[in-house]
Amino acid sequence: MATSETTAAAPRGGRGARERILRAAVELFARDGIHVTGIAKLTDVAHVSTRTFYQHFPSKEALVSAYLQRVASDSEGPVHIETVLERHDLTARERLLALFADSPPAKVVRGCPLHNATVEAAGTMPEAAALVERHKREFTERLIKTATEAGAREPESLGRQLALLFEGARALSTSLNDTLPYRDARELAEMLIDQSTRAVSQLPPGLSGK
Amino acid sequence: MATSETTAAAPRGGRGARERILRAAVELFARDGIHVTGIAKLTDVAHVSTRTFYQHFPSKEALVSAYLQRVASDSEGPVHIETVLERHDLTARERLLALFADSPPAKVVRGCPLHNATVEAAGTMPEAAALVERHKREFTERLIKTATEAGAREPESLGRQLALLFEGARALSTSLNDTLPYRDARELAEMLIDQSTRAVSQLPPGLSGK
DNA sequence: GGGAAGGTAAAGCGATCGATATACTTGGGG
DNA sequence: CCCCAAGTATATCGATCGCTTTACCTTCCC
Repeated sequence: MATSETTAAAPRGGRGARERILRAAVELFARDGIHVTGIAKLTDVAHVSTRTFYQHFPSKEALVSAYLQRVASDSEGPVHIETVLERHDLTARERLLALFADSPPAKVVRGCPLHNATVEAAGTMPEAAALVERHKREFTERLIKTATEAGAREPESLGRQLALLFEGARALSTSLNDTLPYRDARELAEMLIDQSTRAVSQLPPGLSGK
Repeated sequence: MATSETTAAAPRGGRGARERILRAAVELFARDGIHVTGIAKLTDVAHVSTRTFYQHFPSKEALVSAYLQRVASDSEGPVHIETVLERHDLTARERLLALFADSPPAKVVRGCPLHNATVEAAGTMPEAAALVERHKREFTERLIKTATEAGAREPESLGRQLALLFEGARALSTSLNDTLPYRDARELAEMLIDQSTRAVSQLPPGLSGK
């Protein structure tokens, strides 16, 4: 669902300037940040004139919103790793673990673009913050659903815990400039999933989801 | 020059303009972000003229560095919660759990200012990124040390896991605009600490620190 | 083959950025 | 008392910001 028209090509015959702009936004916003990326650099990378840019997006903030929507639902984008939750050739447990499988090249991805956008937005750009908030909630919901499929005893609790680990790995690896947190997160995730799906008799106390 | 007593008061008789500038930086940078906070707003809040500002800091970037150093070592600042690791009236276990104790007002703190600075710095401001990286490593080291005091079986592993949870709680609560991740992190931290300090016979497999 | 949609190139808008310069005011110590 | 460092106020610098505008091409479709 939500295969929104934002990912569609230019509606009419044109040579797809909008698509090039969005691709440039994904590349530059995610790598360099939103504030530091000006319209000039954007149009330069997209090979698009300023005029054309503003014929497709009424403002930079509108492009930011479009960028966030694409990043949130792009199977090719920098957060494509989240889409492993949809790979039904894997078991639910494998899907959950695949989230933490291979650490993306830290220099390229630089944490979660959505979270970064919220940080950069601070007070301004409330629409962007709302988009990110919604995506994070949906992602947590998908985790919970997958945890349910995996047979977790407390899927709500496990899903939220995995979301916490995923976000922590992305944030801490950015600050540390190191992929070690991904390995720690994977190890911990594996343990949590196993504990939540193991026979009750061996379960230690204190796991109840609130 | 090397007048690097960043935390010291104004060295000469003046009415402490430098201190007011730093305080304004802590308030504005942490709340609104670095890019969005201009020199004008800074000097306005600090009740300082532009000239005075540049007599104390050669550039905005220098102020950013001073701001990060203060935030990283300020017992009153927005990250003061980390200082509970130094409260020796508590047991090591209590200190570790206190990290996740009460969620700070999300509207005020807005995640970890140091991590946020790294996100905003992106490519620019390498000094700031290095400062943050160093602080995060030191913080992890303190966690490991405290985990050792708490009698953890794998203090290295536990310390890094707790750092992961702490970072995840701060980041995810920012994106979600909700303090729920802090509660999840606390719950999970408590379980991890207990598991790591419990009798070996009851320990489930898969905990070995790599 | 002609018109319109879609595109390019470039000048320039006001605003604001970080940073600098000029000129004046204050206040405590020798 | 007067000096001088510290601070104030304000004007301004060049650069860049997001954005607008004018004028002119190119390509697709009927």
